[in-house]
Amino acid sequence: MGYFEDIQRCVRRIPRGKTATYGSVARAAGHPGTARQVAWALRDATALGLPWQRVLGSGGKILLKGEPGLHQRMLLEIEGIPFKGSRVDLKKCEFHFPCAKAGSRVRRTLRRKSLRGG
DNA sequence: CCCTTGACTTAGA
DNA sequence: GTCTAAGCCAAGG
Repeated sequence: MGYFEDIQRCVRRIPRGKTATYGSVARAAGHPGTARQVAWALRDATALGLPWQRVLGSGGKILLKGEPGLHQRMLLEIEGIPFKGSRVDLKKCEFHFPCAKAGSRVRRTLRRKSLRGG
């Protein structure tokens, strides 16, 4: 399992209407302290179909500069994420990753059950 | 191997 | 609110 795959898997889990930070994605992917590399992994995000726009800098700020930054903001607003000035209110819109350490296998089992049972 | 580059983060002023 | 400095770390030359 490669580094980029770990990052991309986590970004993919961020639901519509929620956001995460570079740092939190790095931690959730099992690579704490590699926030800058998360941005690296997102360079090919569009090609991979990842919701890259939901990843923000610390404090809910868009770090992507210029035109791309405006594009990101637009995409987020379309998803219904409100902006307070130039930043997102993480109190309301931050996605908290479930801790994968505590039994990812169990979670798969539960999901299968819920599909069967309703 | 050394050095530079970044869509980072935190702490201080 | 802004700005700077230092720490951080994978990728690429």
